[in-house]
Amino acid sequence: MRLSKRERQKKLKLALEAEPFLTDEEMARRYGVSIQTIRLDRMELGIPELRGRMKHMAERNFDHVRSLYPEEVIGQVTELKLDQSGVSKLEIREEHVFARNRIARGHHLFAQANSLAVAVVDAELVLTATASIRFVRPVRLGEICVAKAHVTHVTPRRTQVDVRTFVEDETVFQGIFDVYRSKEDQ
Amino acid sequence: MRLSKRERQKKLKLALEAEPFLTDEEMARRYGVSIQTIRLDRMELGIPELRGRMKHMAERNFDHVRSLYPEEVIGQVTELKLDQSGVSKLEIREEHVFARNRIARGHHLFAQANSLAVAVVDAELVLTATASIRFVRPVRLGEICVAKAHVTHVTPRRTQVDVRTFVEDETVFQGIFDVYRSKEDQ
DNA sequence: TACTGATTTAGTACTTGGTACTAAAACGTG
DNA sequence: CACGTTTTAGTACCAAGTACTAAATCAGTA
Repeated sequence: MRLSKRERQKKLKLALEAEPFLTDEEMARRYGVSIQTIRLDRMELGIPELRGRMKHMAERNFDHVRSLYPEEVIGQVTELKLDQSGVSKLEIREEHVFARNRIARGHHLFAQANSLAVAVVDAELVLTATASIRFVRPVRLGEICVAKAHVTHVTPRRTQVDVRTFVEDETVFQGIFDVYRSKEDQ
Repeated sequence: MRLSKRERQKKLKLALEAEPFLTDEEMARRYGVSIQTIRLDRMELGIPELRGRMKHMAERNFDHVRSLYPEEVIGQVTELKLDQSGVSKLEIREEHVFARNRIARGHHLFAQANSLAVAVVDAELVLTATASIRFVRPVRLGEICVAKAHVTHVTPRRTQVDVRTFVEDETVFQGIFDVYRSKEDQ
C-alpha cells in the first residue's frame, strides 16, 4: 500500500481543485490504484463525475461572468493617513470561506491586514518583512471585517504596523507587521 | 416542410447561443424533425456536441477564474503525509505580483504556506490560530515557490506546523503556524 | 408523369466516461 | 487464524453522442 486511503483521498480532492478535468482513469494511473478505487473515493468524498464537474463550471460561467479582479488592497479602504493609520472593510463572501463550514480562510484576513499595512506606509517600495499574527476567533460568511492599522514604530528602513480586525466590536484578528521600505519620499 | 433547412439552421444557431445546454434530442423535439437532421445541421454549421460545448465553456471559465477563485490549497500539492509533512508548488504569475515592481504580494506566499499547513493536518475542522512569519527575500514574477511543511509539535487540540518556502535552493519565506483542530479521527 | 437531386429519416455499430451493483481477492491487525 | 477493511474485477446499463449506410420523402422540372 503506497498511500493510505485517507491520504489518497485528500490528495485526490486537492488535485481536483487544481485540475478539475481529470478522468477517473487518469487519477487511477497517477495513484497506482484501480479505477474502482477512485470511484469509491469520489463517492465517499461526494465528488461528482467529470461531466458533472464540467457542466457545473460551464453553468457558473454562463449565468454570471465573474468579475473578481485582483485588487490593490484587499477590502475597501475607508480611512487613510499615510504613515499613521488606516481602516479597511471586507465583507466575507462565498469565495472567502471553506465550503464545508463557511468559515473564512485565514489568508483572506491576513491579506486584508497585510495589504492595509503596506498601503499606509508611504514609500516607493514597500514589502512585508515579518509578521506575527493571531486569528482570535473564526469569521463566518456574511460578517464584515473592519481592519484598523496603526503605525507604531519607525526606523530608517522599517516601519512597524499593528493591525487589529473587528467584526462589530469583537476582535477577530490581530497582527504585527514589520514592513520594509525604500526610496522614501522620492 | 414546416421550416426550410436554412431557416431551421439559423434558428438552431441562435437558440444554441442563448441556451448552450440543449441536447440534440431536445432540439429535434422543438423543431419537429428527427435527431439525425439536427446532427446533420450541427455538422454543416460546425457546431460541436453538447459535451464539447460544455467542456469549452468550463475551460474558459477555469482559465479565467482559477487564480481568483478559492482553491482548497493555493498552489499544487505534490507530496502529502497526513500529520507529518507536505509539499506544494506555486508559480508566481501576473495576478500575484504588484504591477509596479513585479514582486509577489506577501499574502500569496502566506496563503500558499497557510493552506498547506492546514491541509497536512488530518481532522474534520482545521483552523489557523496564530502564525509567525518571515518574508526572507522578495519573490519575482515567474519564480516557482516550493513550500515544505513539517509538523513539529502536537497537543490534544493544536498542531504546530513549520513551513519553509524555497525558490530553487533559496529560502524566501518562513512561517510557524499554530493550527487548531477538532473532531480528530471521528 | 416520371425522374432527379436535395433533404430527411431510420437504423446499426461503436465511443467515452461514467453509474450501480455483485463478488472475489488481498491486506492488516487483534 | 479470523474478521473487517480496502481494493480489484467484472457485468449490465446509461447519456449523448460519432460514423456510417441505406431507405424514404419532397420539390421542381424535363
